[in-house]
Amino acid sequence: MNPSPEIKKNRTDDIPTQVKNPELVDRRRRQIIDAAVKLFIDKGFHKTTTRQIASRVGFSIGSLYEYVASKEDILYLVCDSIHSQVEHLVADVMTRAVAGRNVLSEIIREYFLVCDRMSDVILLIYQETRSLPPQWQKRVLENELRITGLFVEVLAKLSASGELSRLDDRDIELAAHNISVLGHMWTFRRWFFSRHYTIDEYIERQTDFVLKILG
Amino acid sequence: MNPSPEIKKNRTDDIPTQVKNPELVDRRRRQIIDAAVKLFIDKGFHKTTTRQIASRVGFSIGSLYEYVASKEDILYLVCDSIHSQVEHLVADVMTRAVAGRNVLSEIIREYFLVCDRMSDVILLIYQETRSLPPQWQKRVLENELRITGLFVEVLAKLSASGELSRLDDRDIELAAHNISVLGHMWTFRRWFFSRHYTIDEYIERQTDFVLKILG
DNA sequence: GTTATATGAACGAGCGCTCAGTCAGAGTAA
DNA sequence: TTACTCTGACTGAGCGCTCGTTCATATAAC
Repeated sequence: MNPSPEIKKNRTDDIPTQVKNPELVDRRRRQIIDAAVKLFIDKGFHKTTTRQIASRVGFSIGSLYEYVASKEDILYLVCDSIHSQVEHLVADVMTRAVAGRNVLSEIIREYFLVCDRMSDVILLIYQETRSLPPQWQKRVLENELRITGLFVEVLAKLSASGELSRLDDRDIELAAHNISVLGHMWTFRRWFFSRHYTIDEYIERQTDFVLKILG
Repeated sequence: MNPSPEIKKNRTDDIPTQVKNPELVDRRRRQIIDAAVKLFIDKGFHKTTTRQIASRVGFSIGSLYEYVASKEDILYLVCDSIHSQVEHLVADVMTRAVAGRNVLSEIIREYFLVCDRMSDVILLIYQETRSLPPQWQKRVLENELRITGLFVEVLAKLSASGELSRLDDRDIELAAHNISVLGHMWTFRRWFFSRHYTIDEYIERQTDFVLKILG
């Protein structure tokens, strides 16, 4: 009868709106995401107001709500956008690296550099994912998992072809998670690391560690 | 002349209060911390209200503010309390372990078990530290660093005594951070790991990895 | 009576979100 | 070209409400 006790909010996908031009909608949403990312990094999700987002984009709150269903929805769009950026960058790294020799250390290096460039937004995801409603939270976590999956694939391939020592699937999976997270570690301990290590030294030493395990 | 442009809030240490009995104050603060931890884990800092904290403790908001200067202050007390718990547990682990053989894997095992037991609050720190005013934020991060420092000490000792391969200081420091964070990784990817690994399998495989690096 | 502790109504700033209204410009007909 | 209509993107005052914080008052202890 009553389908669920907790249907409350729409996602952006089905906002009831008067706006008709779909290209405009896309452009506006990108603007909103870009503005929101900056503000969320600066002040956090909860201390950022919808009015601030709107005024940073350059229009009114009324208009903001033509393109977006709720404040939480903006956070979801932001997280999603970040993950798809990271995923593309990582996928890029990998297609470029399989050509070269010393594939693994090349991938690690490039991935850590991505983490370095994206450290603000990676931090954002760690800190604000929990502010999402549970269903969307899950989607965000799955995105994270998909990125780790890219590492799993590469490691499996290298291990199968003998370029790495043979490892069982579970060790490969775990190693993939470790690489992912050691990249993140640079971002959330940046306040410490960046005062004691250059990113290059960090990469070099961590790569040596990983190669001792997998090489 | 004016000491700082940004003095805004008192810390609990100097709350202007009529309360005189210091033991009562301590007891009440512990109650507040305990109640707050549970609520923050459940709903997050921002969605928890001061009234909820007070009523969970079992007294009124008015009383809450007799023992605590602000809501942010409660968060600081919570973070501090968590870190000192973890630090004590880790220090314990270490004094117990130096007796046994295979010291390092023993320490890792016990530390990871601590992370497993404390995963809720470890997560809390990752997510809510940024909600603190910058000065207190810094203190919390330093606490984190102190715990990592415990690992540095142990590794340095083992390396010097030849029980581990010789490593330079910076490799030791980095390895200490890695161990810390791989413990945390279990907590913030728990939603995934706990469905695919038991904590024991996780410990075993990660320990093997670490020993390949340091053994 | 005096001092220590507890109460909770009241305050008011600030928030997410709505909706009646505005207006530039595209469309249309003469 | 002119006059009129219609559309849809945009506006922002304001609603309803929540929440952190305060303080006049009540109660308890001695």
